[in-house]
Amino acid sequence: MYKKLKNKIIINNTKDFCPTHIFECGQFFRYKKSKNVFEILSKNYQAKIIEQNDSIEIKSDNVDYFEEFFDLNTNYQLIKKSLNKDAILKPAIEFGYGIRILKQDLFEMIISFIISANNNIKRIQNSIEYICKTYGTKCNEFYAFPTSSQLVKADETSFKLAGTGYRARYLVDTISKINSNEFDLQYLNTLPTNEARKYLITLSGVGPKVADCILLFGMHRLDVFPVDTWIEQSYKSYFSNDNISRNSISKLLCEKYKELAGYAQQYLFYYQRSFIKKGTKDEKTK
DNA sequence: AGCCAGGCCCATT
DNA sequence: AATGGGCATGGC
Repeated sequence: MYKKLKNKIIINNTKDFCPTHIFECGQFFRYKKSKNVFEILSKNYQAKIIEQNDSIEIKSDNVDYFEEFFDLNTNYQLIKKSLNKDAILKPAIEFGYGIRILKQDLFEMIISFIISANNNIKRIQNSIEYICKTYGTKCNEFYAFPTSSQLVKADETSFKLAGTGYRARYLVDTISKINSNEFDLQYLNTLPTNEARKYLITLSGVGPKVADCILLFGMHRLDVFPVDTWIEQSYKSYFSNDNISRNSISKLLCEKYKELAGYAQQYLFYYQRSFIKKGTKDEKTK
């Protein structure tokens, strides 16, 4: 459980909330870590997450936003208990026990995950930070994520300066569609997951995987299973099936994990990526 | 130095 | 519907 005060939230149950797991499992890009403090930015809000001995403090002027952002009223014990029955997920959950799926801003997720395609996380973070500093509203010590009307002023050259490479023209096209309301975010929110997925894919730079990330992180639709290179590697290492497509993997695992698919995917992604980072690919046994 | 990254677009089949 | 080549550019 947690305690909500005027300018901070105190979390005592640290086995369902680990800042490192939450921010480094690939769902979130705007954070900086120093010692035991994460400084995080979402939309036009800021918070500092402070790890103490047996508790965690979320300091912010907008505690209501971050209470929702961290999805503090969802019981992760139940989710993990259910997913732990799966032999493949068990070690992944043990490793990333403190992961939570954040409730992030939809427009911010669309832009961020268009940038993410065939890219690495460091470079994605740098591009997003540049875009915020160049086009976002300055709020004291930080820059907000720009709105669509702020970003519509950026052209292809500007996005290349941000380091987004060939995705620059996708961004220009998609931002224009959203800002003109030719693509309707409100309507998107009313659609069931499969319909919303199809609609998202009509956006330039949005394919099946990016759409799934937008659904999962920007719309909190948990019945999706984004398959990227890491998940593909993971799947093939377990099932040694080299000729299966990413779409088929996604379909299969959605059917397997159903309404918990999004959670399952995050545990697996974080687990798989941890091996490569340490260069201990072969440590994983079966 | 050279391969790879939270894949997508587009042309073929 | 499924497959494959091309793609910008920084990280490691």
